[in-house]
Amino acid sequence: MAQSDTVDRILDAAEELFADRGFSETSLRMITSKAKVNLAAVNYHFGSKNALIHAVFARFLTPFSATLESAFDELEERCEGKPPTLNQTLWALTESAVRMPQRNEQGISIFMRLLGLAYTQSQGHLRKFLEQEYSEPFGRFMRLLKEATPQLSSVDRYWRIQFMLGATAFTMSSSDALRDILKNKLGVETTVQEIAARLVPFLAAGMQAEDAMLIPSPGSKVSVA
Amino acid sequence: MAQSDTVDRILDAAEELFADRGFSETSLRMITSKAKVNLAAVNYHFGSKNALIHAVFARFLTPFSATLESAFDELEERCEGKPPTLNQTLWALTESAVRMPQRNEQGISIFMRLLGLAYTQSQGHLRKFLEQEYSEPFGRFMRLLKEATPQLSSVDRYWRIQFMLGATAFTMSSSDALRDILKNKLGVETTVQEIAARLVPFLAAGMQAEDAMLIPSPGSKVSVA
DNA sequence: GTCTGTTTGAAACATACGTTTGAAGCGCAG
DNA sequence: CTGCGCTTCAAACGTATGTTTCAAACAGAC
Repeated sequence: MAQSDTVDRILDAAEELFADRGFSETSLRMITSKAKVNLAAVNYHFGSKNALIHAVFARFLTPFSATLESAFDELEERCEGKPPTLNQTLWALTESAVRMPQRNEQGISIFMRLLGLAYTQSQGHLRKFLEQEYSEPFGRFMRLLKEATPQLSSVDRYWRIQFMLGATAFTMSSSDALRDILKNKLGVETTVQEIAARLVPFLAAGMQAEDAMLIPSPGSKVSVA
Repeated sequence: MAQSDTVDRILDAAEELFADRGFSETSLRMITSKAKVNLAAVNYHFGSKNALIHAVFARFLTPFSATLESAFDELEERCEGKPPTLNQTLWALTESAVRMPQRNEQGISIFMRLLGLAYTQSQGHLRKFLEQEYSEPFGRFMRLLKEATPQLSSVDRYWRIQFMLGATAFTMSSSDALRDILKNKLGVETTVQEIAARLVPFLAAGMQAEDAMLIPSPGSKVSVA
């Protein structure tokens, strides 16, 4: 258990610290001291800090994309040729995330926060890595979204997908902080599953909104029921 | 124009670089070389890097919060005691942002991205600064949202506000890149105002969604019409 | 036991960072 | 012209970072 132990301890520590503080704000010395391994172990086993970041993502993203593929397979089979609905597609994604085998109880939380950071922090190498490693499930999700919203123009759909992405990535990337605020303010505890359960209806409703499409001109008083 | 020139050049450069790369990823040397001023000028005029970050926010947030206050005043006066609707409240915010006097044409874009970063990056000092400097307009907006959505529980409303924030900050922060993609893919040009015009209906619909609130349990097959 | 390839360890490396220093430059009142 | 704030400048400071080095420790095969 010599190598695997060190490698896993580094990955565990890095995952948690990255999720807590972001990538640039986490040093290798923090990681190695939390993992109780030698500083040089990171560069020995992974090659560089960036490669470690990639490894952290790959460790949960690879099994997740497999889970997601089979969830989409099952969904499409169940629909027998008809395109899955928007809600079904969104739930397939959410359930795949929630059902993933967890290393610990806050696995999803960390997972989501890392995904949010991947979009939010400007780490060019990370985005490139994710795009070329996981383009397939991502593209498939986009295809399903398109088939589920035939009433939308390409342009509307494009922007609304961005809105969904933003709401999700942003919320998840700060979900711990938000949960804390909520706990202090209203005394309510919240799980990631509950956040997801609130997020999906929000996204679906926004995605299918009647398009008011009123461009406000200066001086006009806009009021939409 | 000796001092003000240097100060403004630093603020301009810092604003743009922060929006592009985040706070930790932007060094004072990048800022000062872009601004064509001496490295020590930052610490001379602002005191520290953190204080510079605060100044960047204060420069646009102070006039914006004034604009917003008067927009809310006008709105509430127009409603004569009845609480403004959700759409009215959202449009008041959007119009205030769009109508702000801009330093350059992508002013709003940068503005939004910085706000997103303020939430996303774990910069404790920044959050503290914003909370104690701009609690008033923020609290007022929250109050209006609450009055416009009396059907929502506090917890639901809290999360949906986060979703709105995320969709907005994320989209606006990368709206330049997104506009480019859209132009190349579909050959369509888009203005920030049009994005806002698409965003507001999306947000309003999500905010007022029927709450399906189904927490998926393992093994269950969830499908919502 | 000895050899071999792999993994760990302590230390140093080069570089980049935010900040500080002290001298030089500048504009302007006296 | 002189003297006095304010501002700029080049240089250095101390610290922290990612990475490299090379010897020591280790495990398994023969």
